[in-house]
Amino acid sequence: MKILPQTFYNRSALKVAQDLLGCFIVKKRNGKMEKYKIVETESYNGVKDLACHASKGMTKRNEVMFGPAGFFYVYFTYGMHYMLNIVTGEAGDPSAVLIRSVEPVSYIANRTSLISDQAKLETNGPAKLTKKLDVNKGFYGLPAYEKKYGLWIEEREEELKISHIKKTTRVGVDYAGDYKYKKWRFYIQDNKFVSKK
DNA sequence: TTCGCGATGGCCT
DNA sequence: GGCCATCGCGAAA
Repeated sequence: MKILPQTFYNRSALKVAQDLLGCFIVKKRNGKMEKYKIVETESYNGVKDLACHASKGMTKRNEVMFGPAGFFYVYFTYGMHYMLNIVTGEAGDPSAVLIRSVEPVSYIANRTSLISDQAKLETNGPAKLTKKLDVNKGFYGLPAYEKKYGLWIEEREEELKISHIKKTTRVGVDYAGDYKYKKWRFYIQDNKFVSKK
C-alpha cells in the first residue's frame, strides 16, 4: 500500500515501463478507493524515437514530457479517446510510459465470479481504461506520486518474476521507421486483461 | 475466427 | 487538409 515516489519515475522509460507491471493505479471516487493492477505498458523513449510524440519537438500538447518525471501526460486521439501516460527520465529527456491495460482488484479477489467476463471488457485497452477511470485532460500535468488529486500509483504487493514479463512491438506505430520494430511493449504473461496477443 | 472500416476532433503543417 | 499510441461492429470465411 505504498505510493511510488517521484524518484521511481526518474529513470529510463524502458525500466519504468517494466517496473510498473504488477503495480496499482488507485482511483478515489465517491470516497472509496478503487485499485487496478497494471498488466500492460509501452515505453516511448525521447526525441530519437519516431513513435514518441516528442520526436517532432516540443508543442503545447506534449510539453509536459519535457519536464521532470512523475507527472501524467494525457492526450486525446481519434476524436474520442484519451490516453494515459506517465512522464519518465530527467527533465529535458522527453520520455513516457503509456498504461495500456489494467486488471480490477475486485476481479483478482473474486476470480471465479461470473461477472468477471464483463469486467474484463472495461479495462483491457488504453482508451477503455481511461473511460473507466474518468481520466481526461484535467489530469494533464498532475503528479502520479501524490494522493490529493484522486489518482496515483502504488507499488507491487508481490514479486513479479522477470520471466513473466513478455516483450513485443508497440501497437499502432507503423509509421515510425525502424522504431516500429523495437520491442518496447511489455505485459504480464498469461494475464487475461492484456489488450491483444 | 479474422478483416475492414467508420466514428470523430484536436493538433500540426 | 491529413494524420492519429483506438474501439466495436458487421461481413466473410
